[in-house]
Amino acid sequence: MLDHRQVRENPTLIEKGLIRRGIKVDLTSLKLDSQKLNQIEQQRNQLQAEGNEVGKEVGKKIKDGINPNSEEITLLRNKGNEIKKKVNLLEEEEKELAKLIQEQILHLPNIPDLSCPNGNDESDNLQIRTWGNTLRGEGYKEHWEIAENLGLIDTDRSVRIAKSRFVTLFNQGARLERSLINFMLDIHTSKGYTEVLPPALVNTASLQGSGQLPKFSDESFRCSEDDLWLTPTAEVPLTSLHRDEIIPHEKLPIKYVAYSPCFRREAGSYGRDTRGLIRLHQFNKVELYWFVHPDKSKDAHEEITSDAESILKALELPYRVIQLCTGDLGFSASCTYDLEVWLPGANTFREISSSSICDDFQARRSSIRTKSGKKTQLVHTLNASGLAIGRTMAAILENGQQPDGSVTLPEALVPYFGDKQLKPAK
RNA sequence: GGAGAGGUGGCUGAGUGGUUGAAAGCGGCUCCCUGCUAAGGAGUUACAGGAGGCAACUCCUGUCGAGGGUUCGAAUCCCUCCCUCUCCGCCA
Repeated sequence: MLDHRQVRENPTLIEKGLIRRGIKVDLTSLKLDSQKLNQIEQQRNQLQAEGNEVGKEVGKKIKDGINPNSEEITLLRNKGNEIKKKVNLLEEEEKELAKLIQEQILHLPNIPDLSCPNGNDESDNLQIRTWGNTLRGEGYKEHWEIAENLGLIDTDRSVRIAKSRFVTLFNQGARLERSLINFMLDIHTSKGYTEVLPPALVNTASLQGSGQLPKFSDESFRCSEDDLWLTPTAEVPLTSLHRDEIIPHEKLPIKYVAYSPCFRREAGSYGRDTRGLIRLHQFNKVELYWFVHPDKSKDAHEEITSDAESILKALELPYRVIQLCTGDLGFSASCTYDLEVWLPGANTFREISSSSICDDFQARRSSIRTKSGKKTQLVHTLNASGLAIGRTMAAILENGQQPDGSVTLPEALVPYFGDKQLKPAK
């Protein structure tokens, strides 16, 4: 959420920032509303002060022995009543206006960072660096084919259980998924991350706090009976872990790593990535999340990104780092690096992690602050996948595939998986 | 699901209509004192919004789970909702 004071005092700055995202808004009316709200607030404040004086006076007089039914008291009571009427009217107006303003501000995305390259869509994204040798050539199979041949997944039966875009893992597939989760959690916790296993269902306030609501309600599954939602990413519960808190500055930075299942409706993606493990309604993910002092968030972004990269390196998976342009940036982010893993079967790079800095955008929505001395200020938040498990498995299958149909696993994973390769079940 | 209890400041916990944003204790911070010392004393210690100085401050308003109501005046009375705890039932 953007600062409504900034909307009031410097709307052009916001307008310019949003134009970089390709969003053209005129904040003039919002600014006027905000000023009006400010004015009403002041009027109401003044009236309330008067009313409080009357109340005190009555109390004092009655205490001093003046008859509560005397004319003197009655006059004061009438005065108080009049003030109250006025206050009520103002309050009504104020509430409506505040709601109107809030609704509009909640729909505005974060302002892109100055370092974020301008652009319209993903074709304008910048490649920052690459790592590893990208296997290229004929004859590489796509991961779903490898997985089906090895008996790791069964798509048809998953449709029977749920619907399309769900997957069921079997045997070595299920085991591989499990070992990847453990592997990633171990690496991150060894670097000082605190492991968290959050609820998979979250309330509306949590979703709004991290920026998924109100704008993207189509993207999440909802349990309407209970007003709860299935988490689209652990970023949501992790943000809300400290919602409405003031974190002492000496406790920052706070670094969390969480495994969670993630649920996304994938509305509007019909026909894309229909096979395999790339785009599912339910997938597993290990997520990194930082709360940092606002002065330190820039460095933190590089660090959290490299923490995510370290998994790819450990798994010997070639990848590249892309900086998203302004037009491709997510709602809450001001700057994002995507890590894209190489898939030789698909002959393409695929996003496997997204590493974003949100500045104080989520912190303001969630009211997460830090205090040093008398100064209270909003913290900055960062998140990065570390990594998406399903896509990691796809990358391992495609990069480790052998001519005989088996898959050689990365060495670092062997202690977790318990075997060096995947072979067809007999 | 049934029955009951309760939600007050960082914590414990008073407070049932009138300068109570809130006693007391603990904790935190600041200063002082000091051979009865793993002690003593004094002070201070919520958040938000707004006005002014536009900096260290001063003032106003709101906030005792949330929202509404009664009243000149509510933490205190009434209504609705949310949440927590205990017991029973069910259950991994």
